[in-house]
Amino acid sequence: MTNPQRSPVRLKDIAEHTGLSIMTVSRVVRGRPDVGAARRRQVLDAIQRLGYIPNPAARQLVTRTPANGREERIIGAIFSREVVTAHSYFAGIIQGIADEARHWDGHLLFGYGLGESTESLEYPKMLRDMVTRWIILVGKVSPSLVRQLRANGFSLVLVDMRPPVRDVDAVVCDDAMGAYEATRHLVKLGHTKVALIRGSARHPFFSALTSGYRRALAEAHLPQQDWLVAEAAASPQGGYDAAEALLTRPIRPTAIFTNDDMGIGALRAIHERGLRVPQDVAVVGYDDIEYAAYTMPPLTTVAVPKEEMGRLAVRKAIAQMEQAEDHVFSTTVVAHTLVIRSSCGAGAAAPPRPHTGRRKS
Amino acid sequence: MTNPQRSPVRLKDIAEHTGLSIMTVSRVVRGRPDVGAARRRQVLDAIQRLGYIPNPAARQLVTRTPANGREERIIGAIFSREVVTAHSYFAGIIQGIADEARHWDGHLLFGYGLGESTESLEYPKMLRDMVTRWIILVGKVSPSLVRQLRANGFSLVLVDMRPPVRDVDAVVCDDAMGAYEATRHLVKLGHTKVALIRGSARHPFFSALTSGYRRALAEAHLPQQDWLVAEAAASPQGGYDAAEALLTRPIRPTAIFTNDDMGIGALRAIHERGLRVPQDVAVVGYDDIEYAAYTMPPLTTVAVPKEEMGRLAVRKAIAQMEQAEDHVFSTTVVAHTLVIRSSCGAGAAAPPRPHTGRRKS
DNA sequence: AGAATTACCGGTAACGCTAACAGAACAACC
DNA sequence: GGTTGTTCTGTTAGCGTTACCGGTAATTCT
Repeated sequence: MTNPQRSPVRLKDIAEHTGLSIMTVSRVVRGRPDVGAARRRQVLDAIQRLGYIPNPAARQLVTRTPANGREERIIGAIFSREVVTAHSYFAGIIQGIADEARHWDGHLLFGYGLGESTESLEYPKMLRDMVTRWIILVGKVSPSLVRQLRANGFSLVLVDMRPPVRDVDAVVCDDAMGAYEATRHLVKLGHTKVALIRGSARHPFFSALTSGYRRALAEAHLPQQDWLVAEAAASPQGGYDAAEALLTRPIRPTAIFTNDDMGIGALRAIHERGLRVPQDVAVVGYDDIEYAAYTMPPLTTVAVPKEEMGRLAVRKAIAQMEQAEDHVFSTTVVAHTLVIRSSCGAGAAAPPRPHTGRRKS
Repeated sequence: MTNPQRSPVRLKDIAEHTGLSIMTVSRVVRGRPDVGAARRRQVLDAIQRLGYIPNPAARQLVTRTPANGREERIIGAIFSREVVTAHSYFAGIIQGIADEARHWDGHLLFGYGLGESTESLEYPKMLRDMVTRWIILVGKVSPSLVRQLRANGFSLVLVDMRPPVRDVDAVVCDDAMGAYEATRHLVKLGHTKVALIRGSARHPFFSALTSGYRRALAEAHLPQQDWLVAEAAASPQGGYDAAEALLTRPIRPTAIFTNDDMGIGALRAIHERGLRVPQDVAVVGYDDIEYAAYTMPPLTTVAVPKEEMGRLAVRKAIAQMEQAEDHVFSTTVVAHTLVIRSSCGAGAAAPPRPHTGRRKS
């Protein structure tokens, strides 16, 4: 095997190879106009043949901006550990981020693994290796990390976390509010035994869902019964299991609020017990994942515009990059929407349509 | 707002601040043992107070290994444009990669955007900015790119692409074979009018599916009729649309082969026309996404262990990294599995179970 | 024609850091 | 006390690239 050493071909090599100076070559590489057409071709040829790739480290070292300033602009997106494990959540945001970045001429670097390690010289380890100043942080991280990153000159966009300092951008969604509205919807339809199926309460997302659910129940003066809250793995299988458990109890809930992932499993469990949705058990999900419109029956759910959140985050990062000095920081709360389909018993079964999402700023 | 300039505090600054030399400080930062305890504390204090973060560019420039060699190990994962748009595909692989990387003490960088741009100075744009030598390339890319990257010292793991050179690792799945088996399954059940619903044929994945489908038909001496192949957007909505079109024709297909994403839409379209699955129309999917076991009826599908592919890729990258010199390159073909549930009309409706996947090497 | 531009190209000095060596300081041996 | 070690600390010389300035040569202007 050839010794896999990083690019042995340098500017100097192709300079010698063409008999030109390093500077000329450098200019060609950077696409500067002030090089004669003949030599430009010559240099380009040599680059092609020798397979030259610029050394980013050297470049960055001298131009202190990560990469070229105009052409090579990079935004880093870092996901906290929790987020990575939450399937649909992750997928939606990443999709939005990738999508928005596609229509942009810079680069996107997905980093991963901002965990709970809070060693003083340890935790920005990941970030030290980033080649950019602009970072989109997805998920909940410690406020002190945010502060430290700011102190070190990183420009931040927080997704799904309220900003602990003023000079960062943020995109958040009020999940507790969404859960509240979903639950209230069920209550208004006359349900008094509304169950909640959720993943681990330690996950901030599910704890938000729980508090919204609780608030709706409290407001309607309904008793908060522990057996109505089932916790399981945040997956269809988990939803299936939790629903099974719920439905074999002496008193059955007449409605279930959960997220779409788990709801899909719950739907199947209900179906298998010979019960009908929504007549016997109403179901309302949360997320409005793509498949929610195609379940049987189509799932009523709370649409959270995750894609839009990702998109917004990228736009904010770009804005920070372009406007530099006079950028005005802001926090955008995207709006959830209760998408009423048939699984809740209200409204008619509409033909399937793609999930939507609106935002307010 | 404070001018967000990247860390202006250098080794030199804290050297001056402590009255020590740059080298001593550098040694402390790198955790070298050969520094007196007193000065070490002194330096650590100053680092803490001034908030010093090492400049990775400068570091990399001199130690030519990307980052620290031992501690800061990074694997880059780059997804081609096509892959990013193929929803479930992307999700599965990314999940596997992230998952495997979690149990590893290095870092993972997700890059994105290796497109069709083949400008001589353009296409390794993304890679130039990578901070690592170890790259997992997901999706089909040009063989010359692979060669060029090798020439520049990158260590590669290809996912979903046969290696054009010998000194790279690869993890592939024979999609055409999977499609062949799925189609053959339907043919063996007696279907003679088997339709294919697919996304754009220009996508290598769907073209593989098509060729497998064709081969199964040819082998059974069934006519290849153009109207049996419907193309639409690679989403539930697209599957719904395509199925609609197929079912309104004078002669209806009695079976449909497609991927899970589109199949979920097709299921709904069939249901809405008052037809039953599998009695009137049998459906077989491809992918075995998580939701496939929870459709009504549960979807028969070809399980492709995407997670496992991602996991394997990471393991190979790590192997390359650890074994360095004497690493033996290999190509692993993961096995698909025909998961028979109820939508095809064979076998009974089993209780839902998580998707599985085995591999062979 | 001479001056003033405009193209083009090359030299030099960093950028912030570390490898390698060379010193200082300090102990311990004969 | 000199000599050998041993531990610590400083000096020098780059890493590959670009900013900055200074030059030619070719063009244009007055």
